[in-house]
Formats: sequence, C-alpha cells, structure tokens
Amino acid sequence: MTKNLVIVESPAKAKTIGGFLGKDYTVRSCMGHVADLSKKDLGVDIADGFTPKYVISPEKKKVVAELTKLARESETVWLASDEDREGEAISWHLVEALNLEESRTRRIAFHEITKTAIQEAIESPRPIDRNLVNAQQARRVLDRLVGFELSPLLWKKIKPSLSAGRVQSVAVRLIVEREEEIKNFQSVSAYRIVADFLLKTDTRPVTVKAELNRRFNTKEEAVAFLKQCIAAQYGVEEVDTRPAKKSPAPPFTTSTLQQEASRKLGFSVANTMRVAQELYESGFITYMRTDSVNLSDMALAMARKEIGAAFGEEYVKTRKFSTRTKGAQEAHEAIRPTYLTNRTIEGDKSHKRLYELIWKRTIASQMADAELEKTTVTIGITGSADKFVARGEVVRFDGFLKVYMESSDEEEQNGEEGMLPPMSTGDRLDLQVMTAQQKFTQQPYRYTEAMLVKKLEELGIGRPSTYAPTISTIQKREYVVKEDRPGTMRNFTEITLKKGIITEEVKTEKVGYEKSKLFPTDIGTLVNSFLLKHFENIMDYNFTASVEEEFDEIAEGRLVWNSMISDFYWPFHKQIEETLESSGKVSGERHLGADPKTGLPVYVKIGRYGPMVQMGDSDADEKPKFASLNKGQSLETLTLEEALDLFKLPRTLGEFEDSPVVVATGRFGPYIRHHSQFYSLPKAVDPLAVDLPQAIEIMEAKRKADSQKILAEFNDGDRHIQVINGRFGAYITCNKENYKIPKSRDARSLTLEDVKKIMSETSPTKPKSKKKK
DNA sequence: CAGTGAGCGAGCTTCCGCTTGACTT
Repeated sequence: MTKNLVIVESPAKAKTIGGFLGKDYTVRSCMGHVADLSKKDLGVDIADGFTPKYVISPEKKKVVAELTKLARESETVWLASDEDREGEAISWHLVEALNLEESRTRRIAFHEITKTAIQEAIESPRPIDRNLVNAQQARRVLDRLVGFELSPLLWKKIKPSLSAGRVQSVAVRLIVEREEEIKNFQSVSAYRIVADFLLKTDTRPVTVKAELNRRFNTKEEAVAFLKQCIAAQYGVEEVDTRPAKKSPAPPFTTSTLQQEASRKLGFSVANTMRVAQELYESGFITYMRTDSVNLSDMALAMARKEIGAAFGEEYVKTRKFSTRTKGAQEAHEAIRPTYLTNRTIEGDKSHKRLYELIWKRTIASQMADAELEKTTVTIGITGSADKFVARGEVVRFDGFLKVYMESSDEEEQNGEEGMLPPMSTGDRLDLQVMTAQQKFTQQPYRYTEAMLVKKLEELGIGRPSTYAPTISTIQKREYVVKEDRPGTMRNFTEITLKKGIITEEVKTEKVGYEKSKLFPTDIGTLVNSFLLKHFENIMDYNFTASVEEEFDEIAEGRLVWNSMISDFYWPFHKQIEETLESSGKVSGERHLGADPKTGLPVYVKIGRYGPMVQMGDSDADEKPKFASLNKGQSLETLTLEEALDLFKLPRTLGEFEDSPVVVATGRFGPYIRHHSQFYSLPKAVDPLAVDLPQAIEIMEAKRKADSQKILAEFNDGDRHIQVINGRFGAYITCNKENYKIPKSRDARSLTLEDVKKIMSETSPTKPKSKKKK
C-alpha cells in the first residue's frame, strides 16, 4: 500500500525522482503515450465532428494494467508528464485509461530534475489543461487525416505501400529541390589574385600573404594585371587594428547535438540518438530529446565551480541562453552531463566521444568570450588604383576556445587567418610571387542527415523525438538514398608572376565529391512532383507553421479544435477526390526510341516494383518485355543504349554439373542462378561480360564460404540438424526452426546429445515471416 | 533475399509524436 503514485514519462526519470521523494512516494513511468487513434481504420469519426477513436496502444497494455493496479491502491495519483502539448495529452489519456477520479488526481510539471524543482511542483498542482489537450488532439487528428488520405491515393496512382505526411513529404521536397538547383547550376569562374610579399625587418625578412581586393572575369584581364605588376612597387598604405570577440554556442539541443556529432564525429543521426539514449539510461547525461538551450541553476553552479577550478576565475562567464527555434516547447533542459565534474566516462569509444563532446559544449557555453585582435593591412601598387589586402587575427584571450569550437557546414573555409608581423604605413614590400587562380563558384551543397534536420527545425517542422525516425522513414520508402559519390575532375588555370616572368599552367581539381549525402531517387522525385501538383498547400514549407498558429489558438481557448479541423478537412478532402478523378496512373514514362533490331518502342517508367524499361506496347499482339533498372541508373538520364543493355539479361552462359548457368538481375543486383541456387555477382564483375569459367569460380567460392558457416551437422533419425554460425552468433537449425545456444556453451564442440538437450530445453524461434516490401 | 510488370480481386500497405525493450539468423 502506497500513499502517493507519481507517473512520469521515462523510466530513467522515475528512478532519479524516486530517490528525491522518499518512501511515501512510488514513482513509475508510463513510457510516453498510452493511447492513440485506432490503427485498423481512419481512427476518426468524421461524421461525428471528427471524434477520435482512441485505443490503448497494444504495446502499452501491460504498463496500463500495472499502473491501474497501483493507482487503485494509492491515495493520490500525481501526473508528472512533460509540460507541453503532448505531455498534457499523456496525462489526460492516463486519467481515461486508468479510470482516475478527479478528487485524488493531481497534475504537476517540472522542467528540471532537481529536488527543489520537484518539491515545488508537488506544492503547486493544477488541473489538466483541456485546451492544451485539445490542441494536441487537433495536431494528432490532422496528421492522421493527411497521412491516411494521401497515402492510399499514392497507392492507387503511383505504387503500393508508399506514404505521405505533413513532415516526411516536405523533407523529401527539400532534397528533390536541392538536387534540381544543383542540376540547373551554372558554374562561372573568376581569377583571384594572391601574392606573397617580403617585409624586411630588423632581424630577418618575413613573408606577408595578401589578396587583391577584386577579381577578374577573364584570363586576359588577369594576365594584363600581372603584366602591369612586373614593374610596380608595393608599400603599406594603411594598418587598421581593431578588437573583436567571439562568443560560445549555446548548450546542445537534439538538433545541434545531431549536427555536431555528424560534423565532428561522423555519426549518423540514428547512431547519435542511440548512443545518447544509452548515456541517458546510464545516468551520464540529461534527457536527449529536447529543444531547450536552458541549463538549471544547479548546472550553472556546477559549471562555475568546474571552470574556475580547471582554468581560473577569469574563464568563468555563465549565461542564460534563450531559444530562437520556431515552435519550441522547452519541456526539458538542454542536453548536458549530469555531473560536470566527470570530464570523461567509462564505456566504449563512441560513448566516450559523444559524452566528451557534450561535456565540452556545456562547459564552453559558460566560459568567457574569446578576445581577438583583427588587423587589416592595405597594400598599394604604383601605377594602379587596386589594393592588396592582408588580414591577420591574433587571439588576445582564448576564453571558451580553450575547450571547444563549433564546426560549420561550409566545406571550404577561405584562407586561415594567421598572425601578421608588425607593420606601419610607408613600409616597403618586395614581391616574391603573384598568382592568378581560376576559381569556380560552388554549386549548392547537398544535405547530410544532420543538415536536413537543421533545415526542418528552422522551418518548425517535426520535433526532437521525430527527427531521427523521419530521416529513416524517407530512406525506408526509397524516396531518398544516403550515398557517397566520387565526383569529377575539372581543369583550372593558374598564372604565375615570379622574378618578372609570367607563366601559365593548367591544373586539375576534384569537384562534387560527396560523402554520406542524401540524393533523391526516381520514386522520390515522381511522388514529390505529384504531391506538389495536386497538394501545394500541404507541401508548402509554411504549412506546419500556419497550422501551429492555429494549435496555439486552440491551446489558448480562442479556437474550437474540431471546427479548425473541419475548416481544414473539407477543402483537403475535395482535393483528394478531384485528384482521384482527374489524374490517371502516374509512371513518369519516357519514350527512349525504337529497338534497332525489331523496331519496337522502348520506354522507361516506374512500375509496381520500381524503375523499369519496357520494350513493345502492352496492347500489341506480342507481350512486351520488361527489365528493372540497375543501381545508379535513373529514369531521367537513362539512354536508349543503356536500356537495350538491360534487355540482354537473363543470359545463359553454358552448362555446369549438367545444369544451365544463368546470369540475371534481381532486386538485390546481378546474380548467377544454377541448380536453383543463387550466387551474387561481385560488384567488379560485369554481368554482360562474365563467362562460364569465371561464373564457376564465383560459385565455388560461395560454396566454400557456406561450408564454413556450418559448424556441425547431425542426422537424428529423419531429422537433419545443423549448427550454424550466423550473424548474431551460433544457433541450431532443424526443420526450419531455430534454437538459441546458451552463452555458456561453445558451439563448435557440441555433440549430438548436447544439441538434442538444448533443443528440448529451449523453445524454437521461428524465422522472420516474409514481409512484403 | 533474388526469377515479377496484362487484368481480375482479395488483402495488405499509410500519418506524427511520446517512450522503451523484444527480437533477429
């Protein structure tokens, strides 16, 4: 029997708070939402004023049963879900699901997990804010209506199993449009003039690097300028020194953590979140899904102490950062180490690295500004109005730079600014070398996962808990792919003036090399243009922001939630019906030309299983031939020649062991089929060129590898039992049933008796049921 | 893992946001 039951959202939080509250309080977690719209149908009764049909989420049945029991035994139930729209709805759903009586239910909220914050919260409970709950309900119903009406439209018009939604469809649009910008980008070049000068000083001469204050559009102009400089003299005209300062970045939110972990550690968004979750569960960091840059007073005090002790008092400067993010709800603190005294932690490499990044960012955010001195030296040229400019930067006081500097997404930083020697007006400079470099304008950058998250956050689309899942959804649907692309070589001209002689040289540089960037697929592009054509309003980058304004009005009690939904739904539903009627099936079909042998037309289009080529018309007497596109080929750029090559498979190479050997392409790329066995072709082997001896070699290699996978084989009566070395360790298989081998046993030394014993003691796990893609 | 692409029709897919395990071969 317990007096008080406190319900929070996360188990790790429950553990910490339990320690603060003492024995009169039982603290449990509900693990997020316990109820959601029914999944079997639309889950919204449109005819009845959009009444939501809530059901207890199947995976939460156990939690709800347990909480119901505890609540019945308690005097008072404290609902301590997060203080934001979703948190308020969670509390409301708990009231409904646990059948809580109002008289012994209290709603409390806190933004920090500290003893004082929780005690204060307990002292000031409030009723559940029904307006806020209604705002969440409107958000939920709108997302369901959009997602569950748009997706089936795509199944009908384009391809089964596709999806669309308020967040994911805009994420795809960003990537498709960036690719179009790149495709349409016209690179122009200009000549940049840089020079090394020699400054004579009392001790020894020093080199000063400077750049001309203008660029030349043509080579002729650049050469003319260099010629003019052969006989020129150079002197310092002006020295301008001014102080500057740099301030640290705020502590991490989910989005900035994902960006920095991507830039500094090369982590994918999903990997960052997985490691952060584990750090949180081990008690090393505060909650990792947050949009707040705020630190608790306790954290600030810890920071002051830690910085003072480690670097000295002059390095301490605590700050309160405020969020600039659209729609931020700030239910939690920023992401920070629980104890700033721990510079590092025990754990594997990725945990250590992410933790240290969080520690540095948190500490730096509370350190003094860096004080710099920026110097600009203007260098005159006799006989010319143009000037060379040399820039230098000296750090007078490093401040937060001692610990951490935020990285930037810009790929090329223009010239590191170093130190300049002391100079004064009238100093003479001797030219050592002057170079005119042809510089091309850079195409827009492609998104990494983390850069896409940054962009979505700027647009106010999505929440900290959904950034990583959204990124993975659009990849799972094959709207976008994350890939490396090799880039191409480009020539550029460099003209040098040295010792009065001008020389010209053509050099090459690599451009367009991409690592782990997001590219749209043919399907992504096609779905995007379909949605843009018929649902421009949903695809608008400001759609979320404008509905969020209305959700805010609902939260303030100035707007009725289902009338807002009604105003949105009916015009939207009309768009759906009109599109159903007006639009035929969309396949992005292109006619490539005629097959030179038969004269039949060749098309490329999106089919039921993805991009494909077709030879012949479907209403002709002879059935058309079909073939899938290869990886890396695209609907937009495929040529007739490439299409004709695709029809050359399947190809029979000859006979081996009395059976034909056939090369073909399947869903996972080119393969060899022989005796109903499949053998993948290595990447380097061209399926159009491979011959029989080479194919046999590939098959034998696979057979050898497979034989090493089987650790042991037994025949027990009719049963054929194998011990196999699988991806997740060794296991036993028999009659398509798998059995785990206890960790204490060495799989290689098992006897038939051992195996039979394990099989009788453990229950089999069925291999994964085949899922359709 | 994998070989398909007519048309018929059954039965399936799908959203966003809050939170963890269970499970995989």
